[in-house]
Amino acid sequence: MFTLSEENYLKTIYHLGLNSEIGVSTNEIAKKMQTKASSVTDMIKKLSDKNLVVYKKYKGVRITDFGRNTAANIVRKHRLWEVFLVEKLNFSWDEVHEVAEQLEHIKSPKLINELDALLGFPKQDPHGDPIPDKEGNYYPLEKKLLATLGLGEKGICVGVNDSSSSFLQFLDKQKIALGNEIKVLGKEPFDDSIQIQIANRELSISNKIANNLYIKIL
Amino acid sequence: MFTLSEENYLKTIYHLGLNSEIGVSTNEIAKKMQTKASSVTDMIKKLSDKNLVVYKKYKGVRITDFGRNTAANIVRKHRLWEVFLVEKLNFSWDEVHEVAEQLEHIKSPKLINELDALLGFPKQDPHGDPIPDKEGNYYPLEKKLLATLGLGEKGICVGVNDSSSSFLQFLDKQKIALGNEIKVLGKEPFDDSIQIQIANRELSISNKIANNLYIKIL
DNA sequence: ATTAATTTTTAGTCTTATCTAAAATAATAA
DNA sequence: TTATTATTTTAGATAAGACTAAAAATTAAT
Ligand SMILES: [Mn+2]
Ligand SMILES: [Mn+2]
Ligand SMILES: [Mn+2]
Ligand SMILES: [Mn+2]
Repeated sequence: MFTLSEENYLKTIYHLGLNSEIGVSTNEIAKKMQTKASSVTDMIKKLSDKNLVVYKKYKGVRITDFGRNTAANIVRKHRLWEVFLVEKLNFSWDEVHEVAEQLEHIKSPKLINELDALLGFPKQDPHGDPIPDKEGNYYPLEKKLLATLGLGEKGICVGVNDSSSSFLQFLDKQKIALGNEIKVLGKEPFDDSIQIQIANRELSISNKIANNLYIKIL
Repeated sequence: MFTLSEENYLKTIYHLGLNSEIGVSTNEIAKKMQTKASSVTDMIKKLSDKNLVVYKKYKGVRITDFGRNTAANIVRKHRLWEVFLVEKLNFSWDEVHEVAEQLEHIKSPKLINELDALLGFPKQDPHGDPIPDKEGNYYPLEKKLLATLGLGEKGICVGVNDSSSSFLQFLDKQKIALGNEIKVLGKEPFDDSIQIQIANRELSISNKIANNLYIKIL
C-alpha cells in the first residue's frame, strides 16, 4: 500500500494539521521529521499523486479525507500497541513510543482488531491520547493544561502534552500519574510555579511542568 | 543494525545451510527469495562486509557464528510472534506466517523477552518448529516423517514440514492436529498412501501428506 | 581434453529516498 | 514600491536494492 516513509510523512502532516485551518508548511514538516525541506517537497509530490494530500506549490499541504483516514489508522495502531506494551508486557509509559513507531507500520487488519479486543477496546493510550476507532473517529475528552487552572480548582490528571521520556520519568519520580486528583492550592506570580495537592501530598511544580500536564475539570 | 533486506537474506541463508556441510549456492538463495542471482551476489557482498557470512566467489556462501546468532534471533522472534498470534489473538496456524514475517524485524530486546514471558516461554511454534532461546540455542525434538513409519508404529503428531496455508487448512479439514496420536494401520504399495488411525477415526492419506507430517515415535 | 551447458559474477540501468547548492517565489522591511 | 530576507522548489548527486544482458568461471558431457 504505502511505504514506511510515506506513512511517516503522512502521520506528521496529520498531526501538524490537526488544529489549523491553513496548510502545513514544508519547513514545519522538515523540522518535525528532522529532514531537509527539499526532501519534504519530493515526498509531498508522491503523497499528492496518491491522493493523500492536496498540494499547491509554495502554499503548503493539506490532508485529504482519504489521507486523514489513513493517518488515523496508523495513529490507532501506534496507540493500541502502546497500550499493549504497558498493559501486557510491563513497559513503562516512557519506553513505549519508540517501539510503537516500529509496530504502527505492521500491515494486518485482523491483528489490530484482535489486539483491540484483547486490550478491552481502550479509548486512551498510556499518555492519555485518544485512540481512533476503525473508521478513524475518536472523541477527545475535555481537558485543560494545569497551568490554566485557577486557584482552588480541582481536576483529574488525564494526559500529557510533552511525552518525552525525561518528562514522563520526572512525573514518575514525583508520583504524578494519570488518574490522580489534583487541586490548585496556590499560584506564584514571580515564576508562575503552582502549588498543588495530589494524593494527600503537597507539591510545588514549575510552569514548564504545568504547561505539559492535562487536567479534566471536576 | 541490519536492514530489512539484509535480515531476510540472512535468514534464508541460515535455513538453507542448516543441514549441509558445504556452502549455500547463489541460485538456491535466489530461488527461495524469488529474486535474481545477480541481486543475491550483490547482497552476499554486503553480508560478507558485515561479517555475517563468508563469501568466496563461485563457491557459495557460509554463515559465520555471528551470522548464525543473528539469524537465530530473527527466527526466535518470528516463532514467538506466531505463538502470540495463535494463543492470544485467535489466529489460526495457517494465518500467522505472513504477519510474523513483518513482526520478526521489530527491534526491541525487551519486547521479545517480555513476549516470551507472557507466552510462558514456549519451546515450539504453532507448526511444531523449535524456538531458539536468547543465545540462539534450541533443542530440536526427535521426529520422523509419517511416510517413514513402519506398519503398526505409533506416534504423536508434532510438526509439519510444509507450512503453506493450503496444507495446514487441509489438516484442519481432516481434523489432524499437533498432539494427536497416530497409528499406521496399513501401507499401500501402489500409490504409497497410508492408512492411519487418528483419534478413533480411520483415514487414508496420500504420500504427499505423509511426507509433510512429523511424528514423534512413542 | 575439448566442447557444451549451467552457474555465477560483472556492468550498466532503474526506482526510492535522501542530500547540497542554486534558483525561484513569497513575505517583510525600508 | 523596491530591496532584503526567508521559504520553497528545482537540479543534480548519492546510496540501497533490484533488474537485464553480457562476460566469466565452473561443471557436465562427448
Ligand atoms: Mn507515542
Ligand atoms: Mn512511524
Ligand atoms: Mn512462519
Ligand atoms: Mn522476513
